[in-house]
Amino acid sequence: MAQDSPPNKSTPTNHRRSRTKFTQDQLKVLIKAFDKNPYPGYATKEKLALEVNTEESRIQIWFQNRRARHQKKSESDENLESSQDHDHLEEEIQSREDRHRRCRTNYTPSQLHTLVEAFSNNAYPGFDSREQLAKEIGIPEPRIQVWFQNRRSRFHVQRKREPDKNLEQRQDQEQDL
DNA sequence: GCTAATCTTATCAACAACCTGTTGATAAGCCCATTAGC
Repeated sequence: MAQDSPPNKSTPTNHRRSRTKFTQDQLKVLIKAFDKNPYPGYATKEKLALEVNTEESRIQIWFQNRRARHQKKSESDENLESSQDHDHLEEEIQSREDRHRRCRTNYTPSQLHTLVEAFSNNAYPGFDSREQLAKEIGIPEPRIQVWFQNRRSRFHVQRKREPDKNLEQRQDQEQDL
């Protein structure tokens, strides 16, 4: 059965990915892009990744973290800058055009079998395990990470629903008697 | 202490079949998510 709790800190295979250290030059590029559009689409993130010589997944995480830290500030700024509505409108249009998502990954039955088996052994694989799986089935590691996130989430939802289902079954049985 | 990495939860959206369920991708997180490396 899948491990249904966050990873054990003492488990050696559950290492995190090593921290990315962005240089000042890289940060300059990223901050400029963020100020222009805090919700870049996949194409823009890919372009930025090339420009600052890192992986697209690192760009995605950087934007997520930056939004989390700057959401509050930008909301209050927006109230002060109501005179700049026109500029905001143009940016909004541009950002809407740039919201194309990454293409869906289509897993083959064999790839899914490997993933499901891995999930049943450990629902919280560390970076090394994810990399190993990625190599094994030929899918990028960030996609593996998302697959596990979705699988855990749906696993938790299913588990929450199960008691209700059991209760319904019991009620049905009682009615039959 | 700052911030990259990771987590859960909710939602969007593509896809297979024809309206809806499944599932990959993305966003938010409010006593402003938590964890952990530097």
